[in-house]
Amino acid sequence: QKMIFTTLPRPVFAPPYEPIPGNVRFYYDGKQMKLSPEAEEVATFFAKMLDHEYTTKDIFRKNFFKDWRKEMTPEEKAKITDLSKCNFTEMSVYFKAQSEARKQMSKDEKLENERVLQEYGFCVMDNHKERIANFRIEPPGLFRGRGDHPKMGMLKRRIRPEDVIVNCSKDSKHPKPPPGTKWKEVRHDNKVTWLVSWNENIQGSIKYIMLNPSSRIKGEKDWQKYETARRLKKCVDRIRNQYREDWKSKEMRIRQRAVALYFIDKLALRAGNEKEEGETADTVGCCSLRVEHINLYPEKDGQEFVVEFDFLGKDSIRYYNKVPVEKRVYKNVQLFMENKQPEDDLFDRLNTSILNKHLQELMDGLTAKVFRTYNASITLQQQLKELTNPDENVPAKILSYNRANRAVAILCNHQRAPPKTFEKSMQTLQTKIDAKKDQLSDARRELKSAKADAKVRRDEKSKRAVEAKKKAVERIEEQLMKLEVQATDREENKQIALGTSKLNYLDPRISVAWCKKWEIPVEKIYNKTQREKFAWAIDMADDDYEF
DNA sequence: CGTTTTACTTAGCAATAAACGT
DNA sequence: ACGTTTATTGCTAAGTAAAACG
Repeated sequence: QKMIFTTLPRPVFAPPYEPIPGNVRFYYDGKQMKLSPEAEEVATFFAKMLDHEYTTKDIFRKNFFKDWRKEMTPEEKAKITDLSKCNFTEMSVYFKAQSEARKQMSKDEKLENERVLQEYGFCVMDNHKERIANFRIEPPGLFRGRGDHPKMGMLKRRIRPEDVIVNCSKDSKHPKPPPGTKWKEVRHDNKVTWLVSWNENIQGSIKYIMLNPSSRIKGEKDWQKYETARRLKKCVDRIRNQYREDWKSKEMRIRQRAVALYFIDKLALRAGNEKEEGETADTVGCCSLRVEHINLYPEKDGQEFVVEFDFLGKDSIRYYNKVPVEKRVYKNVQLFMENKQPEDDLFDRLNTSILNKHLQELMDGLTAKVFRTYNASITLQQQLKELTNPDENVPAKILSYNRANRAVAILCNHQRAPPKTFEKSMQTLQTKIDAKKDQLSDARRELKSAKADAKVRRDEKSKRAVEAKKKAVERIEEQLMKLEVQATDREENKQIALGTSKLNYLDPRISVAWCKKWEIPVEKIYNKTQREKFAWAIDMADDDYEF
């Protein structure tokens, strides 16, 4: 079905551990101590993170210490019994110096990186040379879970060739394992797209090496995704009418299904699969919402029937929203919450599997996540129509584009931590704007006097001078406008990440068509990587493309 | 059929590269 | 040319959903 012929390079393994020099010491309880290489390596993982907040967290320290002790010799184990008595600062200083040094002599390293990329970064699939996304096998280190993860700090083990499964066609010559080693398995499964896999020891999940988003196989999949969303567009009215009817159903499971679907559609919530308790951070999506995540207000801030959501979603990003809903939805949620404890499931008769089976019956290929894609893309299209002003210049139009993009990011709750340097960078930008304003008033004054001069002299030379000054004023006005637009854009973007929606939710043909329609170079919207990923769309869409 | 496993997409942050101002 | 700021790329965790299993 998928792979026909593949020439696959060997995955790049993490470099072997290099012991630190003897003058970089570790202290336990104030006394210097030479660690065995195994224990030392794990210690360096911790030392490298010393500046990070992780190392102050109890769970992180506890998990790290437990796993570290496993790597110690019996003597070390007997001696090192308290993490707070460990002093890693010399190691930490050493690694900081190392990375500083690496920055300096990066000329050769850049060349070396390029060589590694050329040798290991590409494979041939279906006679096309394709870029591999992650051709380096993940190095050992300490697990950094997001949010309140019970496993943070655990030791992520080193992956050896014996852990690795290689997948390629039978007739292709598979890559040789490094000398003196063996692969775990060489597989020929052309029903899947991964090239290499291994088992990870923290969650027990499988990790894969796959192709870059620019590859044919990923591009086609991406295109299909948006085609499914466009098919939803054609029947979404029918589906909405259907779930509104189902709010009145006699059956609880149908009412729950209908209300959940309404939230997924209206608020672009994720499906919310069940998760194993205690294995991951406690986060939820729509189907896994609990009573404690919801508050109901018959009336709030002048609106009736308000549902307040407050929960941690994917990556432990908080979702907080107050939404006025139809009375019928409100009454249903009230019903679902009756006689329940805060930690009980809101939708106790529903899960993602039940919901998706229902959706499959409503439309071929329909699942909960299609609503997110559909609503994101249709919102972009609408917003672009609304916000683009034909009379404005290119930077202003791009601001409008970013605003449309931002509306989607807000809908999808794509947040980011405000950049550490945000306030400062806003300030420098403001300084620039002020300087530009001064420059502009100077230029205007000069223009005025040039005009006066020309009026008196009435010669060609002074006329040309007026023209030149006029040009200068216009140029500065444009520069000022650009800066002001930039400031607005940045301010509005403080806590919002545009990248995720741009890359994963917005049909790129909408953006390409918009660029063509308003004669905006597509490079203003998509950088090089993005243009490679969306090559199919840039190729395909005309200025009149409708999602 | 419920549970587990597998395969793939989506996600934010960190590291690195490029652009910018001096 | 250099140091600083901003944009891009890399990394890998954390989701969704379907297949496989018992």
